[in-house]
Amino acid sequence: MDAPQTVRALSALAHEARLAVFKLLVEAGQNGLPAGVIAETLSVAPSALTFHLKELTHAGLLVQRPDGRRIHYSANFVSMNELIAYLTENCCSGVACALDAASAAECC
Amino acid sequence: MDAPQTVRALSALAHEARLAVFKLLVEAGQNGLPAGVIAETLSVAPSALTFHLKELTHAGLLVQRPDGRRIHYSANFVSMNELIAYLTENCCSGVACALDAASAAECC
DNA sequence: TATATAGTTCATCTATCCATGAAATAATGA
DNA sequence: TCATTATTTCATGGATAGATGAACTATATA
Repeated sequence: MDAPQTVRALSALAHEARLAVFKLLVEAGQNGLPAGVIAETLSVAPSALTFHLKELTHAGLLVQRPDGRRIHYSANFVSMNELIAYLTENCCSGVACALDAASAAECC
Repeated sequence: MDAPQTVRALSALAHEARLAVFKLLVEAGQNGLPAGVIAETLSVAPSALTFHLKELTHAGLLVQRPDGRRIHYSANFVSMNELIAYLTENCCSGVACALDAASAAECC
């Protein structure tokens, strides 16, 4: 992942509602959730949600899949990992690699 | 790190110039660099750089240290690791844990 | 003290973000 | 076909981001 793409992904996540959307969809797993469920769960107006979903999708962090008259959104784990990898590389030149490795190991 | 603080950090990094500043300061290590060197290296106007440095500092990603009439800025590795940890936790509920662990291990 | 240097602050202006609500589109079910 | 549901699109307006250049503060040096 290059710097401009990283900035796009960071910008997409740099909003309370969008970060919550992404987190929810990560928890939801590969199947994702229809827009309506996301809107209701997070108490976001449908129109506003569409705006935020588009931001995340354009940044490559979400993928959408039509299902009848619903649209399922799900997290793109590959993109998220590329983002984390970019940040990790930019961070590990310094002193705190041990911390980072520990948190990653604990998590997985 | 909680969600609002994560959003602050993401917002601070979600700008081409600021991401470049942070990357440069990570490479510079604990000592950091004076503002003037950062401005010259990245070709950013002094006034604009002050604006961006303030954004990063307020988000807790940089610390400043006066040195004569210069001000040294350096990366706050702890904050960056907390950010990465938050994203990693939000990402590892899914499928891609192996990838992430691998990149962290390779990096450190 | 006078001057140069390093950074910051301030005012201004433009562009973009984001929320809101009404209208449009598309798919389902009676 | 008609009505309902799910989602998007569009127009509007307020708030904020960010670039720019001039002025200011503080430190170092002649």
